[in-house]
Amino acid sequence: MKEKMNLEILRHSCSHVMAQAVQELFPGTKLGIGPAIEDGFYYDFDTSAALSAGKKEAFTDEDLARIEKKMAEIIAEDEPFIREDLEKKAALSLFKKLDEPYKVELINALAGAQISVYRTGKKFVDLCRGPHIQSTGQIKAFKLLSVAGAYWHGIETNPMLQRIYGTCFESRQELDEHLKNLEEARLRDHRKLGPNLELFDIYHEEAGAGLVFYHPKGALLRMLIEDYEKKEHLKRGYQIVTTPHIMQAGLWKTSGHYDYYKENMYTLNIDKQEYVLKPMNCPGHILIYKSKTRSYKDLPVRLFELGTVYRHEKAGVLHGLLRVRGFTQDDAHIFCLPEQLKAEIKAVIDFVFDTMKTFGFNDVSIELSTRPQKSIGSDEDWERATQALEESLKEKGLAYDINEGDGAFYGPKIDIKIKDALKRKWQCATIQCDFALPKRFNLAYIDNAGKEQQPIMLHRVLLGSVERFVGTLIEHYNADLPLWLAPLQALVIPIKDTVMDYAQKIVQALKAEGVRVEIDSHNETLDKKIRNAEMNKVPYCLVIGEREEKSGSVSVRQKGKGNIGALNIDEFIKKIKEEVEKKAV
RNA sequence: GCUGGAGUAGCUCAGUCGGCAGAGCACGUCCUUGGUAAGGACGGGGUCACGAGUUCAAUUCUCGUCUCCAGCUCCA
Repeated sequence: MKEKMNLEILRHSCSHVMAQAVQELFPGTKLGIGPAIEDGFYYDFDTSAALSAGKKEAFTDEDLARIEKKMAEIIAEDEPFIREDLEKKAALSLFKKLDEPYKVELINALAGAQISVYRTGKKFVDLCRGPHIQSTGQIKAFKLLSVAGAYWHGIETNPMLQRIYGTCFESRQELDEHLKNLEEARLRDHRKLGPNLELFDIYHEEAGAGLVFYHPKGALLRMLIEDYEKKEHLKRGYQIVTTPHIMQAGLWKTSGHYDYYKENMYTLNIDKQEYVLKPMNCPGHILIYKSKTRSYKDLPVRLFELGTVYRHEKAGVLHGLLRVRGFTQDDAHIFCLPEQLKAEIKAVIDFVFDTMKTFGFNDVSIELSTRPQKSIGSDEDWERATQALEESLKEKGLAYDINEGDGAFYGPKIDIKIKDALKRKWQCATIQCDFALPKRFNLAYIDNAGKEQQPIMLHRVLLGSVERFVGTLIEHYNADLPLWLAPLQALVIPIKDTVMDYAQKIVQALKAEGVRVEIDSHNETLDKKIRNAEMNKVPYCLVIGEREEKSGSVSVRQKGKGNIGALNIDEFIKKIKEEVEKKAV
């Protein structure tokens, strides 16, 4: 904990040094804010007034190099950080004199009568609550990483400032390690690996941005994920349904989505009727629930659909498979009695954990998001819903963070994020508790007194979007998928043409046992074929030559491990089946 | 949507200070028939993202559009 604090102080101090360097190099640049963040720090600058210094608009890579150099000079000077406490009025006049409008705005918003500022060097002074390191010489290892626009206070209508990101560590070695990690993450990028390994593609120009095409191998991977999910859902008392891709606009007006998300919906007008390409599966499931009178004895009703939805996300937010415009949710809606609510929530939580574990994710983080500004439903319902979620988490003994005001417009939610091999967080499961839609759609069941009552609705996904989950899997495993998910499990490599018949027999024997196998019959050397297989991340190569044909065996090569010796075909089938059975655990 | 950067062969990238467009990999044909990470030769492949403008001439300069990248904002 103390170390984390120290690192934060170090990084924040480093951001001051960067700001000092920027103002020395580009006089007239106005300061925004410069906090430490998870992996480093940033500082926001308004360069519009620095034109006189020859600074046109945004910082360039060359500028970053210059700034780094200037920072190194400031660090070499070992200038002390000096704290000064001022009356609010004095602070205001100081920053007015320095012509720092953003700082003046910040001071005006501060509550206390005392304001602290920090000085470094002869001229640089910054509004700051501190604390800081003692002097700039304590910064041992830093690097500026990138520059990007950022709205002042993060509000879209505010002016856009130039944000410089950097990072800083206590030692050169740690910094190098971090930079290496960034490079590793770059190499595993699913946007690169996916098309390279022929899993999927996004034909931005021809078909449209954010629309995914699964190639045969990717479609197979997706099918394996979906098949697993269908089986598990049936096991756990869900019923599988399918609903249409377009439905009339009225349904979304009733649900409230039309009012909140109209600009993100794909609509079409046919026969003077407005249709919406479904952005959610809930209304469809609600119609199925409403299709007959439900008794309290029928509840809970759990409807599951691998539902493909379309949302017109803003152009700038699209990102590989992680943020797309058409995607498939592993979506279910649970209609239950009030007294069933917590048990259902807890069962979903268990389901999420089991699923994550199966796919090889053991590290999760949980957030509880509460009522947002824009929302529907009564205070009382929000209270009950939030309480049910929170109590479920507590009763399961799970740690969670509260995300104030981040819930859906119709109810609070639990988000479960997974951490991958590089410790990065990925959004997957969410569980939302909803009293509002049952009311709007007049959902009902008959209680044991013969009276109509309103069920409670849970919205939940486990993986979230299949697309995003495929992206997550690729990056988590660096595309070295566990055998049960590998689209191609084994590649048969005949050494020369004369053993082709035997090789084909091996392929047929494996196919008959459900092994996903191909043969590499290219006219290439063994070395070349093995190299290709390794690069395509094929788990097993079966090398077939005269020796194998004579003894009725296959020479097995495991990816990353090399030649593991000869097995007869039954032994290999047994081995591969056992490994598939284990899944990721 | 906003700020900045970018778009040349299926992929990775050179190149043209405005004058017939290049390499490696991949692909095809042939030679080679091999023992665990690149055998050899030859060959096909491009409206230089798209649309306007300037020019004798535009892949190159200007403007617009589309898309991607880094962020911001957003994510039912």
